[in-house]
Amino acid sequence: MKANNRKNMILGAPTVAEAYQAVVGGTSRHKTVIVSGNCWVDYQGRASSTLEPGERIVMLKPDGSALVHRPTNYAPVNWQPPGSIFRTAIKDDNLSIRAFRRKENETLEVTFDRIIMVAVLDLQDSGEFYLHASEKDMQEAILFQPDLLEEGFRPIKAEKPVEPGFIDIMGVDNDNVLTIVEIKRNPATSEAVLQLQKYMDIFKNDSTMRIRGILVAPELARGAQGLLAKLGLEFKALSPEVCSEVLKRKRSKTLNEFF
Amino acid sequence: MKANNRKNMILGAPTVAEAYQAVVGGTSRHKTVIVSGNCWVDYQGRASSTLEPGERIVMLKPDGSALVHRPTNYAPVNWQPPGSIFRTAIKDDNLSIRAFRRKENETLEVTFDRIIMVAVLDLQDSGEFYLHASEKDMQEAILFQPDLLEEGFRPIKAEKPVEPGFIDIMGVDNDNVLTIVEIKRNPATSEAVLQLQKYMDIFKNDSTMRIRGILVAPELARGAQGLLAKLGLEFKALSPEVCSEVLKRKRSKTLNEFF
DNA sequence: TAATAAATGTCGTTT
DNA sequence: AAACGACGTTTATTA
Repeated sequence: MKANNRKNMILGAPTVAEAYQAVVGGTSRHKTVIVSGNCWVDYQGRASSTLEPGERIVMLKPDGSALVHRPTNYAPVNWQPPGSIFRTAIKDDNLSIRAFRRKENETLEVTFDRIIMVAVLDLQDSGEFYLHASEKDMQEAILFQPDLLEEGFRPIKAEKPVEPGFIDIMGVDNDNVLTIVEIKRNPATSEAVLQLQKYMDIFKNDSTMRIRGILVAPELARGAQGLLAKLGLEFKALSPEVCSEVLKRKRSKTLNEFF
Repeated sequence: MKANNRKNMILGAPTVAEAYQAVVGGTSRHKTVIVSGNCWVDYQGRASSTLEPGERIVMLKPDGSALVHRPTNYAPVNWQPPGSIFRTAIKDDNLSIRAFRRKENETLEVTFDRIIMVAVLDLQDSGEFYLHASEKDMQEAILFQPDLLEEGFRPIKAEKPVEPGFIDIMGVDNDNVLTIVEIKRNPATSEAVLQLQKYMDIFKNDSTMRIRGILVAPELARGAQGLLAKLGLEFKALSPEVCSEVLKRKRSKTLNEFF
């Protein structure tokens, strides 16, 4: 069974030879190739793995990424990030597809002994992707409406570059005490607490003045509470959703000011 | 174009109505469904996103996971983890597929106005997956051949349960000094150093005897070196690959002993 | 190139 | 159900 138009080709239950032709033709012309069938998988690289025979879906993309999907789970069981080189061959009457990354010296090999389907697709995709309510959005929301953090807070600098990275927001509280703000869009772990502490250390080494550190996140992970308390830091609950709402208002306000 | 055997169905360039039938039939019978075509995507949940029209591949799995893949990148542009409920409908002559997770209140909606291909696959996959040279393997290797850590080291206990977790290996060195070993299969970060320190604290609180803490990993992340030194801990470089080799020997030795 | 932080992280395991 | 840690994390960003 075969469907050929200018762009796409779909084969149902092809022979190994037919599948080989389609896969080689597809990958060499930088198309997206889907192969489904009975296969086994070997991976050698940062770790190594073997996957015993079973029916799966393999996706080969024009940018050199490869995915092996089982019929369960969001995550692929094996994969290769973009930049891989594909080598397709017939070995012992089986279809072998290898994806190799030279720099990392990583190899993924999938071998099919029975093929359910091959699709070679010439996908045209230039649509924009927009993700809302990110950590940056939370920062923008606090800068726009500082009392989201606390009454009387005044931001001084955002994204301040310091030795180990960037301070999300630096400002002063109602009593003019220097305040360091670290923002997380997910429940804050002890790792986040340590990150804030690193920024605190910079100023503690420099002077003896009082300084506050506030961790902003939708919630504080239980394991992080002890560390936060021990280090004398503070926590302010703030959800990305609330920030998203504030930003909506900001944008409409900006529009109103414009007219 | 249509291919029907008992298990699988593949449609090339179907109408919206044909695709609708295939997708509903496939998801309701817990098969794996692949749909490719021109579509746009909306996501609302922990964050929210929109993806403008373009040609992509959508995969719906029997366990309720959903993936939207563009022709680039390893990661899907939109997705839903396992446990989603699929609702397929024809809306304004377009094919709408929604994946909804009740608990997280997350919705993913993909709308197709042109369909390149639909595949409904009944995949049988019970093959075992083995990941080798894991952290556990490294532990096993050190237990089998303790001088991988250092000459004269003698393990006493592995996986010792303590307050915050498990001590990978506890033992004594050549001078009978208690030694705590923390193993990482990846370059050890400051987080790993802190984890080891937590275990050290348990014994330091209990007594005043000398005690050593050794972090075992293929390498030590630059940012972790300072912390390690400051806390008086030690580092021993050991790669998973070497451990893998040792385990191979162990297994062949075990076989030899058996015969 | 290396390091650092973010992610709709996902996934397993344990409490 | 919540939380904790690992992951072949991947990805973007910045020094």
